Amino acid sequence: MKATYKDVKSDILSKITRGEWAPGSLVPNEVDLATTYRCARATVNRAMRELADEGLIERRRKAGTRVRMTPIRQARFDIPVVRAEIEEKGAAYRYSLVNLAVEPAPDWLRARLRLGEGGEVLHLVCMHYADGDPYQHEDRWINLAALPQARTVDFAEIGPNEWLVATVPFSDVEISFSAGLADRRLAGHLACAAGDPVFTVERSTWWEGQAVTYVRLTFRPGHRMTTRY
Amino acid sequence: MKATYKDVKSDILSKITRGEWAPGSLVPNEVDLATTYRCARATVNRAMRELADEGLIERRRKAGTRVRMTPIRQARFDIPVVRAEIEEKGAAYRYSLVNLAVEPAPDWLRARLRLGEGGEVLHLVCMHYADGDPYQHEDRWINLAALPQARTVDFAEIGPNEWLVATVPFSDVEISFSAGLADRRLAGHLACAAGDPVFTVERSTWWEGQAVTYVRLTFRPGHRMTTRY
DNA sequence: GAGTGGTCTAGACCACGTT
DNA sequence: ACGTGGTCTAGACCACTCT
Repeated sequence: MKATYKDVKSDILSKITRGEWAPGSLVPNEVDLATTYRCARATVNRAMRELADEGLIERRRKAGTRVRMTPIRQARFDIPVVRAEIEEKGAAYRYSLVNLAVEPAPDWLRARLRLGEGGEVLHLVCMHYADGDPYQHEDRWINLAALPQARTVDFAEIGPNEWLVATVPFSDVEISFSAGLADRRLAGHLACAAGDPVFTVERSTWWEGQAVTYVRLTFRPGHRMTTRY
Repeated sequence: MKATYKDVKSDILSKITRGEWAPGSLVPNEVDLATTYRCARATVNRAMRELADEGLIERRRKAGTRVRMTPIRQARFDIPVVRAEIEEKGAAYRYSLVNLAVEPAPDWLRARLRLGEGGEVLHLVCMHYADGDPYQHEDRWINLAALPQARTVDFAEIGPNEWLVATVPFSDVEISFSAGLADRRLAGHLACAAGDPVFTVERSTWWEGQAVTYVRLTFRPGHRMTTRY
């Protein structure tokens, strides 16, 4: 019988995980594998390409395909819009604008976003609640040079996140996770104690080389970001 | 001139990010797109399949392809072996075993790994250094019912992580990130102050339904996990 | 029932990198 | 120079699911 690309992929995967094909060893070429599995080369190609995408094998023209020495395992996290994240848990979402100001871009932000001198930014502070409990604190800066229309939006009504995803395209994103401490102000918003450890996500966004926005999201203490693979 | 799948993909991507194809709207079917781009349907298919994998569009047979309402943006993190992570930064890697013990599996671990009653586990505490500075603290439990041979390994010589990736296959992994506080013991290992916020990664691993290992990795304060897309 | 995506095929040409 | 993977083609059949 003929093999599908999934057959081929899972067979090769098992050869690797069972150790039949050791780390660093050379895998037969596509033509040979196609003969072995009695399928077209394109079928083998797809299986191998996916395994390469997943970091299990390494492919180079002419040199052939090898099992990776240390398989690079990758975790994929969905980065949802807060509202969707909360509603998916079956909780009621509430948004509140805490503060809004137009300011000159501070130095650290200019460095983060690779901005030039002297632009203005819109600085927003918001809170997101799940069933009335503080869920996430949002500290956001929007580059007004790139998005002048942000001046006229009523951010008491719509969250900056939702406004941005609906109106602004983006091409480059840098995201990073870290651990921080809740200071007194943050503790007040998140209904926790000052000095509590908080999970922080920072995201910078560009569109065609121009900085769009930087946001720091802080979750209530105890938050976990989980995924499976 | 004929379009490659990359041409098609980036053209469609730009139609979406520029808003020409609005969220929720129906995308032309593959046959039509193939005509438009003067290429084979398989070429369009590959472009669309990758966009679907990346969470920008949603495809269903008969119903067609739609632009996702809220594009699910995904961040992919490489989960490297510590040694590789450190050496890639150009730093010298050093490993040290702090403690090793065979214990009955505590309740919280049995819950985590969905283990039955009364098994024994190997509990290891290790440190990983970069250029002599504390980099990561590793608290690991290995299920001896699944891996009896772990009793005989000399973990003073080889880190449990490296031993495991070299000898044990795994099929299911659950990984989660969170923020925690350094207690006094951890602070001693990481050369930081007790009460410092620390970034924590937890990973549970199974192979064919059987629990293999659970590990809690704690990084020195200030650690960031970053990615781009 | 019919329209859409999912996959496979056999062949072809090309791009790249090792030798 | 040549062997490998990367991609494209034109056609085919199948699987799903909406109406």
